[in-house]
Amino acid sequence: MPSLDVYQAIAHPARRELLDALRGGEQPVRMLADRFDSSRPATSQHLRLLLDAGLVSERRVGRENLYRLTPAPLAEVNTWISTYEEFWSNRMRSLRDLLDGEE
Amino acid sequence: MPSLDVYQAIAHPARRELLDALRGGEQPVRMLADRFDSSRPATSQHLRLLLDAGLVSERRVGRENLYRLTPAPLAEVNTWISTYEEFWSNRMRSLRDLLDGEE
DNA sequence: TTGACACGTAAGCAATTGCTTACCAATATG
DNA sequence: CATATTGGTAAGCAATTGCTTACGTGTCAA
Repeated sequence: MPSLDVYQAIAHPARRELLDALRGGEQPVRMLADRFDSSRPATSQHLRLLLDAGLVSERRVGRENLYRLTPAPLAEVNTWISTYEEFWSNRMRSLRDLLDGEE
Repeated sequence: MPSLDVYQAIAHPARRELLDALRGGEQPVRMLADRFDSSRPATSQHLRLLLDAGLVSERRVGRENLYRLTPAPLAEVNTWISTYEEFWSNRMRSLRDLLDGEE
């Protein structure tokens, strides 16, 4: 459903920080921009990308636009990464190296 | 230690596919390029990025350059994503919505 | 030694990214 | 009402990305 790739969305550090900030609850653009002393348009554009990726939702309240975390799409990344879990376990890596016959 | 951001490295679908392919064991560039019918230089450049991110290692054998999966840096992504796990659980999301007072 | 193969990498180039400045609409405040 | 606040978004522009073509190096095979 999201029109933008999740991997692309979380590739930029600023967008990961935005997601982290939204864990404290929904916040207006102004507050987010001030927190990272980033400009408002830049913040707004990052939020637009996150919206396209389905990672946040927006809710208009008066003249403020409140953004809220909707991290469900992160599950896809989690699923993909999980398939590598066996690889970064030390015991599995040692075994694998042994089977591959590398010193 | 890696000179390139892991999030950046996995942002491109071709690079994720390369990692997936390397789960079957180390492989030379040619074989990887043929599998995705991508050009050899393009593949080589993607592998270079993965190398910079510490996600693969290379080993010269004769005239072939064998690339091997070293997915340890993925653990960083996994750690970050894990902190959102509570959010995409249905029960947690329902509770959170209730506490936030949304419909 | 000669030719083919495997690979890295530079150069060139179109497309994308990410910022800024500037402008507009909508809402709150006096 | 007039003015300030909040925010989206277009336009412009430098930097980056991702491909291709072209070239050089090292290795195997005849």
